[in-house]
Amino acid sequence: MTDDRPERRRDAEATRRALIDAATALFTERGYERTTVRDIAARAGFNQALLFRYFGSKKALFSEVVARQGWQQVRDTPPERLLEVALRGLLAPGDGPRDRTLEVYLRSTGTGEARSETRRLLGREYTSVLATLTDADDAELRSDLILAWLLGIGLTRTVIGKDPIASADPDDICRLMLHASRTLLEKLPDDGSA
Amino acid sequence: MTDDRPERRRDAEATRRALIDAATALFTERGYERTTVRDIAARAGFNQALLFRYFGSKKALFSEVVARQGWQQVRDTPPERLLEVALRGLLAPGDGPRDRTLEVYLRSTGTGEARSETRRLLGREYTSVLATLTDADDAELRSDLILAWLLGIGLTRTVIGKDPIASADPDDICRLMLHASRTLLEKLPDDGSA
DNA sequence: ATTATCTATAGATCTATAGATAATGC
DNA sequence: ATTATCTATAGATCTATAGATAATGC
Repeated sequence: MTDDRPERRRDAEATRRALIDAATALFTERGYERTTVRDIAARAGFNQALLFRYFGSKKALFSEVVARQGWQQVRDTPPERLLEVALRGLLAPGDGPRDRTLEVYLRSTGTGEARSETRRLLGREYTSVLATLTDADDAELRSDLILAWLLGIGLTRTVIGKDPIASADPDDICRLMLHASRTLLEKLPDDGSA
Repeated sequence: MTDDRPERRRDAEATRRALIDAATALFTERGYERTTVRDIAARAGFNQALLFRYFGSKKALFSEVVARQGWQQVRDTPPERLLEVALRGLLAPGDGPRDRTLEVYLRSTGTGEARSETRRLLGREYTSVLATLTDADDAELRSDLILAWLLGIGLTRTVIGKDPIASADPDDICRLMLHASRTLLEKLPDDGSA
């Protein structure tokens, strides 16, 4: 594959898109630090100088990637199914085109971009949707704990590759995790302690 | 602080330790990629060439750091308290010297070392101790899910810094998380589905 | 003529090594 | 004499820029 580029006209808009697509794929696979601008340009089939022409810097491109994800998954999924859909998406990568938001989230951990506002915004939407599932007064915290759990499971399975989670049947993980999550979203009986 | 080094004799062993300590601190704070050998040497108060003399390479040093952690927390804590101790340690950094194993684990995500065998071993011990808390036949998977949850919470709070987890009261997080974990460790009623 | 794309390269890293210097122990 | 430590630097990156080239649209 010397040249991935199908014969095509010079088209700034298309090139921009191609760069974003390539960047999305690579940031998702390797995270921010380990992806170089040359990798991205090569994957898109263009020269790396264009990346700077269109986005200004690597960081700016990263922000575009995160922003553009669009939260399709969050918007297109009814709240009561969101948790399962997100979890299954995280467990079975490669199952067609998916919302890989959570994976970008994961892979860019521990980098300079880790604490960026963009990344915080990225989680907020999940949390607020999940929060509609409970009427506990600390609904947001409970939802955030569930999002954290999703991230932890994705981290263990996809990034670290540690068994048993790495090779477990998605059905088993779903069953256990969803059951415990339901418990969490229920209002706790005041436990008397503390 | 031009020179942190207290007046001391030339001592290969002590220098080695100083380098490991500095590396542990920096890997924990910044992760593998964003820590340079020069940072480590400077923090230890020595020249960076010594790092290669004593450890051979940056990767080898990283492995030493991870290996040396010693799993004190796992070994010194009774199984039924391990989960809470680990969680509280993760939630309140800076509370004296602690086992920062899980933080090193987190910060080095998305790096070349992320999938290393060392890191997988690092989680195994936690998992197997937690597994003694349940008699379900998929005890290991359940325990691994709990470890994943710990990681996810640490990730959200410390690395990403996303609210509400980032600024929540550790007591609240503990109460919610421990309660749901107990549910997870209980044998599930066969739920009929699947 | 305009502008999308590429060439060439600056400048700043970073890991790692070879070999010089200087503090210790016999 | 041994060896812990440092100096100096090679060699390989990586992001970013300046300016040349070549494809498009009037």
